[in-house]
Amino acid sequence: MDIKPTESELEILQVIWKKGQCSVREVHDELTKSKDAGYTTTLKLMQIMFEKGLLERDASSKTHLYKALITREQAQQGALDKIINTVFKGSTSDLVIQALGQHRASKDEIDAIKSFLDQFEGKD
Amino acid sequence: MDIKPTESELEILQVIWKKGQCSVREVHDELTKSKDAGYTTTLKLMQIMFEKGLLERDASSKTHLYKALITREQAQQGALDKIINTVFKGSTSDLVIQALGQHRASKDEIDAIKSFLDQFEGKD
DNA sequence: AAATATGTACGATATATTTCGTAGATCAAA
DNA sequence: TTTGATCTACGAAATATATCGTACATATTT
Repeated sequence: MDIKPTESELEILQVIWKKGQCSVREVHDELTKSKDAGYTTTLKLMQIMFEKGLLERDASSKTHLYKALITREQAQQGALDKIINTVFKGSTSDLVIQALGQHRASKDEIDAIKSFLDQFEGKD
Repeated sequence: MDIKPTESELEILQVIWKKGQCSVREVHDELTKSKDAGYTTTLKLMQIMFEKGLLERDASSKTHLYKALITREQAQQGALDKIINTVFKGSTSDLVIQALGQHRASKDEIDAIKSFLDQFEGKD
């Protein structure tokens, strides 16, 4: 199963992940805060996502309600796998270091990552 | 300047980053180890990349030689920025943790990341 | 009930990306 | 110098993705 949402599909998924369950109108209103697009464009995209199995929908009332069938974690992993292979020569630690290098992490973030790493250390 | 190589363009860039300077033939031979495509497809893509300013070329001899005008680090940062915003809610540490969680890192990798983190620790 | 607002369905078009065929130039070998 | 290999240029088609208009159904308001 190789799911790879497109750019627009990810924008829509973001809204649905945040809100849980959405009508097209809700998603569209959210999207148009930052972008602009016609209502039927959003509708059509969501219909296609439904056909692809990226979304499920409850069509029992006039206004259909959509839920995500892919979790944010799955999408995250897919996105990571892709860029690790295309730009990071397959090296996860290169990715981690590049990510941390750019971003000025707070002490809390650093500590979170360190203690996360400690879990592994014991495994050897 | 917002450079965003496409999927195919990244495959080509990978080869050029590795080899430094390449003819179309070299890139194509490398690509067809894993993929299959016609020679003119690779040629056309590289011509387009040249027009876009992703590659430069030396056309002084019959066989043109191409170099990358975007570094691997720039592409890495672009790819990271994109997925951090589209799937990681803007959180770099979420990305790092997800990346490390999936990938069974070696002790060396873990140590490399830890000492990298130590650099920051002193900054507070 | 008529008018208005809001919704879905869906074909058509627009745009971006990828793939390929053909033509013609240049070079090397027979 | 003819043949064959290798190259670039470039238009055209195939695919993938995104956008929109129109038709029609269903609510809601007047």
